[in-house]
Amino acid sequence: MSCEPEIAQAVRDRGRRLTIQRSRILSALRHASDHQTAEQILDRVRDDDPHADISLSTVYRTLETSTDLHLTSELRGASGSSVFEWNNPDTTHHHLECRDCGSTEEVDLSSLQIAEAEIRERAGFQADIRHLAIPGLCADCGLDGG
Amino acid sequence: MSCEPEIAQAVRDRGRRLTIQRSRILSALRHASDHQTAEQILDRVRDDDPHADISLSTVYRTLETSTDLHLTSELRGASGSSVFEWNNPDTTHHHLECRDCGSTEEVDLSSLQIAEAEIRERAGFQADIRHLAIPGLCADCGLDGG
DNA sequence: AATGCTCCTGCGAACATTCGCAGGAGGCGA
DNA sequence: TCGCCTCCTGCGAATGTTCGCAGGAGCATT
Repeated sequence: MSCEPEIAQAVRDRGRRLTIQRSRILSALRHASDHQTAEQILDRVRDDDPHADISLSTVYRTLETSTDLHLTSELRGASGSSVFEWNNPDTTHHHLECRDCGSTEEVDLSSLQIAEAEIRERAGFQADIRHLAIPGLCADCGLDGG
Repeated sequence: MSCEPEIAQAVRDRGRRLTIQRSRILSALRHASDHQTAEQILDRVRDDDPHADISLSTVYRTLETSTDLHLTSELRGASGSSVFEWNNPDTTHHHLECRDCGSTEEVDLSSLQIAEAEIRERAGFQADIRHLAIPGLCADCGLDGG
């Protein structure tokens, strides 16, 4: 895939080794249209190249590493398994997760940047509020008096 | 314990049945000074009454139910297991979780209420931002250039 | 107090994720 | 290009959490 050199660069720039597994895993997530579970990512890797046999542990470890490096984000929602997504540096967004119907929608919230500033000022803590899973009730479920 | 009638009332008011298990589990959490894992809560229940044998599944289910009823909160931090705490209606607070050293501290953030309003306005979503686990770097780890 | 409709519990299995270990491969320096 | 140090991977087991089922108990009604 055409963006593999870019991924390779990003991994090496951050002082990590580029392995074929990392390249495939990150490439698969990068080309996914939305967030994916670890299992889904592994399926995509296998679709891309049926010979590639990568273990699920490696998928998890790669995603942990790349989340530390800010290449990807992990969202541990209320709904069972974690999902991962590629970080597009230009667009930060937050995930609204309906506790009734389980649907999620995305919003870009400027007020959370105020919160980041407030946190830094009050606690000296560098908050990383780029992707946050926010629980609540979506418009539909809120009407039903959930 | 003296607050058991209050817990009983709270559970029944919300249309749920009061069982001895729920009473003990919620009472144990209520009297804990800070947040507890499911296992810790079970230990407390057993300390209170060695005859009480409650299964861990029931602890999880009770906490899920009581979180739905807003009696308790669940925090799924980055660090392995979930922790639970009793909701004191007067004090909302948020948890800052250091991704380096794993420490957590609590802050009360007024700016998150602005975020709640922004979310309702923009997406019609009733966000429930009373207890949020916010990742980042604490003051100590931030200095080290983490 | 007895009845019955549900919801709730305990058990064990299933699931998602992390960990420990031994072997393999990336990439720096020569 | 070769060697070496270290990091990374695969495997399987351990951990934390949820699920399905069959039996038990709360509580509304009589």
